[in-house]
Amino acid sequence: MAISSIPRQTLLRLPVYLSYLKGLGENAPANISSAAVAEALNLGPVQVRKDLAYLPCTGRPKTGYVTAELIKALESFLGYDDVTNAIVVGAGKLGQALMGYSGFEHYGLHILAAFDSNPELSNQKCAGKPILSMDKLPDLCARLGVHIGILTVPASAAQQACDILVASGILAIWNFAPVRLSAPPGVLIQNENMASSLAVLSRHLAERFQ
Amino acid sequence: MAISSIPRQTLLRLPVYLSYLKGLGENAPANISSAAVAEALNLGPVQVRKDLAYLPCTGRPKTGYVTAELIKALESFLGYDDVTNAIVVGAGKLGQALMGYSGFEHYGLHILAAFDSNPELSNQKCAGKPILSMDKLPDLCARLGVHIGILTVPASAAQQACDILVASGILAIWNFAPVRLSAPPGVLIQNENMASSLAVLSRHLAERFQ
DNA sequence: TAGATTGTTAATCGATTAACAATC
DNA sequence: TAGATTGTTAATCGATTAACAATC
Repeated sequence: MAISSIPRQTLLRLPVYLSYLKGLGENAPANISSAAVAEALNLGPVQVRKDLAYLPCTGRPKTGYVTAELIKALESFLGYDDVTNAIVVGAGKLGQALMGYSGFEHYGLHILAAFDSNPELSNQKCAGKPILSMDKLPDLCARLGVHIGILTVPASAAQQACDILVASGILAIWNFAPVRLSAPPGVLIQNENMASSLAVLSRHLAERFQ
Repeated sequence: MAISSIPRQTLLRLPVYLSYLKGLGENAPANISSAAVAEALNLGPVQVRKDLAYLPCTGRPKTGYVTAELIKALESFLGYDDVTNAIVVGAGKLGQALMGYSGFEHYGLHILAAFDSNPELSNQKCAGKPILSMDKLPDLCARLGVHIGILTVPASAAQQACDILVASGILAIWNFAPVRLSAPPGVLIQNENMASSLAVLSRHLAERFQ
């Protein structure tokens, strides 16, 4: 398969560019240079240009990029245009927080429902979305063609939940549980590793105080 | 300043090793080889050895590392031993989810309180911890020597909140708001960029379906 | 035209991996 | 001893940065 491969680091930065540009709001200039974006985000201008070169949106010498075009191109590339359905597995505090986070809608991610093995939670609602029992998961995913699963169960339940997701046709799992999951090759596991972030913070303090 | 510098990538992996080793629980063998750890975490054995070489804990040919020693060394290096106080700024859903997440205590992070500018929230409690009004922030941080701030306010309020944190002596900010913050050199900003993670997921699906 | 800014090629840097001697 | 596994040096890989020609 000859897939247009974009470097991982670039992919991680594209949403940052988009968020910055959108954040300019009313004050946004019609044109913006790589230097201006770089300055604001504390990056190198060449890096910005190289990243943006992956988009079907080219800058012009002397004027830079057309801001509106750039935003469109980023949104389209990142798939914010068309809505992707997702489900949450584990309706604890974190799961509920993510369900209630309206920001995802701007990213084209629509959370349909949550699933939880705790019978006290199921058939309740959260942020206007149903919390269902786990045995309803496979059918719902199949019927609605859901391919993204957000995993917010405790570490001990994560692998089992992952297996259920995979068996239900999920192709990408956003894993908030602090465990390494194993899944077949075609399934992407994106770990949101809070402990790793925390390590960076903690180390910084340790170094400050020797 | 001649600070023992550990590569960022290594630092990010150390908590992953720790979490894996602790996850072995009862079944943990007395000794464990870099190859075994690598296999489980889908890494290279040399990478594991190089990472572990930053710890004051050396392996032995033929037997590997003493599991218990390794866990101790990781915990100590990552500062899980001694408790660090932190505060949450922004007591919305995400802020409350983080306050209620008991996992942080295992990482040596103790959340003392949250602060919110919404008067309806302040003087309430969440997860047994007080939610206070923003004007109480500087004093509390100074009195209790708090150096870590967890920022979970909306994007539009983030820079202002960041400024208050910096002025109150905070040295490391864990930023969940989707904005690039500016802070003086000595202050570390660790961005938890959900949009970037989402981009990876979304791209994976886009490639699967052409 | 002169100057600013792009896009690209080459050089540098940092991190990963391969090779291998040391050693238990 | 022979074999497994470490720790380290050298080679490779990928990403960032520097240099610069193209161009509006």
